[in-house]
Amino acid sequence: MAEKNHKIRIKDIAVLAGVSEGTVDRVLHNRGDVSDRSREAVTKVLEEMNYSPNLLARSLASKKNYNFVCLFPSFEPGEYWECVDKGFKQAALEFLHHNVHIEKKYFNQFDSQSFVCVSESVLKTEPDAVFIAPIFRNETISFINDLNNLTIPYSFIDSMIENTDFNTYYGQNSFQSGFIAAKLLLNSMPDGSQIVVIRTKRKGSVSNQTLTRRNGFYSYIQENHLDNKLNIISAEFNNNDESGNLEILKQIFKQNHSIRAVITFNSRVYSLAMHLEALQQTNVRLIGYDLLEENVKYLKQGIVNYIIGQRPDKQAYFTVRDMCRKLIFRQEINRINYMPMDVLMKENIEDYVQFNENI
Amino acid sequence: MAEKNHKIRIKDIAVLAGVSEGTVDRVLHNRGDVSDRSREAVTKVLEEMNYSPNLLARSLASKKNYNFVCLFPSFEPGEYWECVDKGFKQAALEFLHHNVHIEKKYFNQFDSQSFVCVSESVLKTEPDAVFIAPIFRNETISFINDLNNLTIPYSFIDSMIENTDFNTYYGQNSFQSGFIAAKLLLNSMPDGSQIVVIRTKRKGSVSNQTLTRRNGFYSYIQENHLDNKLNIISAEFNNNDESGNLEILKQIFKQNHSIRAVITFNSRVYSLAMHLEALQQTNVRLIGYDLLEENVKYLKQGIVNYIIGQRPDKQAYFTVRDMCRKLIFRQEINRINYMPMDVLMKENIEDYVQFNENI
DNA sequence: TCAAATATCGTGTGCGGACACGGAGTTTAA
DNA sequence: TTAAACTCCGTGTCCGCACACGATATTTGA
Repeated sequence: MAEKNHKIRIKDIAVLAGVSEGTVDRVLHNRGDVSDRSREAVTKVLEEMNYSPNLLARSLASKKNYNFVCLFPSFEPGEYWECVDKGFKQAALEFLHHNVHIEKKYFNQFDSQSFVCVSESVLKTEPDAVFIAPIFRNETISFINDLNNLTIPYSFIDSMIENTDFNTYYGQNSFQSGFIAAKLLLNSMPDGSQIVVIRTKRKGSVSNQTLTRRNGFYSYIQENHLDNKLNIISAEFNNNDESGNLEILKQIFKQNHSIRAVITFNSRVYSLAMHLEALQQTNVRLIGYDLLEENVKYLKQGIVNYIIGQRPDKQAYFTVRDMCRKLIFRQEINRINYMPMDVLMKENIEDYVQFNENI
Repeated sequence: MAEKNHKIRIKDIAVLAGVSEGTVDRVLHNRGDVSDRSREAVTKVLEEMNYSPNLLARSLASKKNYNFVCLFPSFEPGEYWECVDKGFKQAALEFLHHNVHIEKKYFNQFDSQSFVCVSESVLKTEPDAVFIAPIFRNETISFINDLNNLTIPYSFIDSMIENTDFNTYYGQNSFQSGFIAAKLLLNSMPDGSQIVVIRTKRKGSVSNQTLTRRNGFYSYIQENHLDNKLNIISAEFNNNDESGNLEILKQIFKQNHSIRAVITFNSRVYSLAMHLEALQQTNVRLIGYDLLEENVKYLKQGIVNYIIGQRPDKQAYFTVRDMCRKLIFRQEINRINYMPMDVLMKENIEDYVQFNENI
C-alpha cells in the first residue's frame, strides 16, 4: 500500500501504466474496449498506488442527475415525522451539488389507500431511488415489486419488511427499546406497585412498532420475574379524544392507590403528561418515546422522567447518504442499521438538543 | 427568496447583472477593483437568486493548501485518546480532496515539558490551523499567544481555556456529567448506604475534568439533601499500581458492610470493575466514563451498570469540519459545543457501538 | 495635449474526472 | 484486393469556480 496522502490522479496512473487517461478511465468504469495487456497494467498500478478518485471532480464532471423520492407520512408541526422531514431536507442540501435531487411525497398514515395513490404517482416519475416508511405492509410489498421490475433501488426507514431486497434500513430496534424502557421504569420499584400501560387505538391498525416495544417491555418483566411483584394495569386511549382519555386516567387513579409508573409506547407521552398534571399525579414515574418539542418540555419540567430517542433526522439523512454512496460513489454500505437508543433525562436533554440543532 | 433547487452559477449571476464572471467573482471575494454600480448590481442579483457557490468546484479550483495540526496526548491501544485519533483520521480522509492535510502531534500528558517541545516544533511548520487538547493550562496559554502573533487560528478539544480566542470548543460539560452520574448512581438508594468515591493520583496534577465532574457529583448530593442520608467514603488510587489499588479496595470492603455503589471520574472504570470482580463484590452499583473497549466489556457483563459517553471521535471530527467551514467554506459556526452525555447500559450499548462504527 | 498612472473589467487557463468523438490499426467479407 | 466492420485507445470538451493577466476606459500630471 502506498502513502495515504498526496493525491494520485488518473493522469498519474496513465503515465505509470504507459497508457492514456482515457484507457485508465475505461478500466475504472470497466466499460470495455481495452486490451487485456492494458487492463492488467492499469489494474496493477491502480492497486500499487492505492488510487481513490476525487469525488468532487467526479460529481462536477458527471452529467447524470439522480432523482430520489421519499415516501413517508404527512405531519403537523411538532409531530414525529417532522424530524424525518428535517433530515431529508439536510441531505438534499448536502448532496445537491452531487447532482442529487430529492422530492418528498407524503401519505396519510391512517389511510392505506393514500399510500397506494402516492406510490403509483411515484412510479410514473421513474425515480433513481425511493425511500419508504413501510407503514402499510401489504401495500408496500406490492409497491416494491413494481420497483424491482423497473430495477429501481429502495431503502426502508423507521421500520422494515424482512426478506426484501432493500438497500438500507435505518430504524430502532423496537423490541429492545421496549425492554430498556421497562428497565428504566421499573428499576427499584417496590413490590406491589401498580404500573399503568397505555395503548392507543389508531383509526387504522395498531402500529407494528408500538406492538413490538410492548413485547420488549413485557419480556423484561418476565425475565426479571416481576410478574407477580408488580401489578400491571392496562388501559386504552382513543387517538383524538383527549377529554375522554383524561376521564379514563381519572377513573384509574380513583380506583387504584399504589400507582407508581405510567408508560406509553407511542411518541405522544406529552398528552399523558398533560393529563397527569391536570390530575395532580406528577409523582408517578413516566416514560415515553421521541423528542417532540412537547415531550421535551415535560421532560425538562420533571413530569416525564425518561425519553428514549432514536435520532429520526439522522435516520433520514443516512438513508440518503448511503444511497449516494452506493449509486454515485460506489462505496460499501451496511444494510441493517439500528439506531442508538438515547436515554434522555432532565439532566442531559439540554446538551443533546443543542448538539442536534448545530450538526 | 428564489427556488432552492436548480443550481445557479456565477455565469448566471454575471449575465443577470450584466457584468462578466470575473466581476462577480471579485464581488464574492470582495477583493476590490469593482465600481460601486457593478457591485450593487451583482449584490442585488446574488440575493435575489439566493446564490450559493458550488463547494465542490471551489475546492477543485482552489490551489491553496491547508495544513492543520492536531496536538493531543499520545496513547496506548484501547485508551481514551485513541478515539479522538480515530475522529481526526476520519476527518483527514473526508477533507483530503478539499486540499486539507492533517498532521497529528502527540505529547506526553504527564509531562508538561513534552507539550512545550512539541508545540514549539509545530510553530516552525507554520500551519494554517491548530487543534489543541489543553491539558496544561499555562503552557497552552503561552502557545496560543504565539499562535495569535502569527494569526494562526486554533480550536480546543476535550476541555477549554476561557477568555481566549479559540475557533471552536467541543467537549463535555464536565460538571453536568458528574451531576448526572450522581443521579444514576444514587437513584432510589436506601438511607444509610455507603458510597465509595475513587480518585486517582496522577503523576502530574489532577486533571481538571475529573475535578469538575466530582464537583457536579457532590452538587447533586447537596441539591437533593443526601448528605446525611448517605455515607460517602473517599479513597485514593495510584495511577499505575493495580495490586496496591486492589488492596485498598479490599480494606474498604472489609471495614464497611453497607457499600452499595462505587464511582470513579476518570475513564478507567474497567480497573475498578476488575478489582470488584476479584473481590466478588459485583452487586454494588458501578458507574464510569467513556466507552473504552474494556469498559464496554464490563458493561455488557453487568459489572459496570452505567457508562457516560461523550463521543470523542465526533469531537475531533467536528473540530476539523468546523475549521474547514470557517476557513474554506466561509460558513457560520458555533463556538462552544457541549457534547451530549450519552447514557449507556447493558441494554443499549450494542446498537450504540455498532452505529458509531458504521458512521 | 499627450503620456503615464489608475480604476475597472473581461478572458483564458487550470483543477480532476466523465465521456463523446474519431483516428489508427486489424480483421472480415465480397 | 479493397471496402466495411471492428478493436483499441488518445484527444478534446465540459463541469463551476479561482485567479492571473492583460485590455480598455478614465483620470491625472506636466
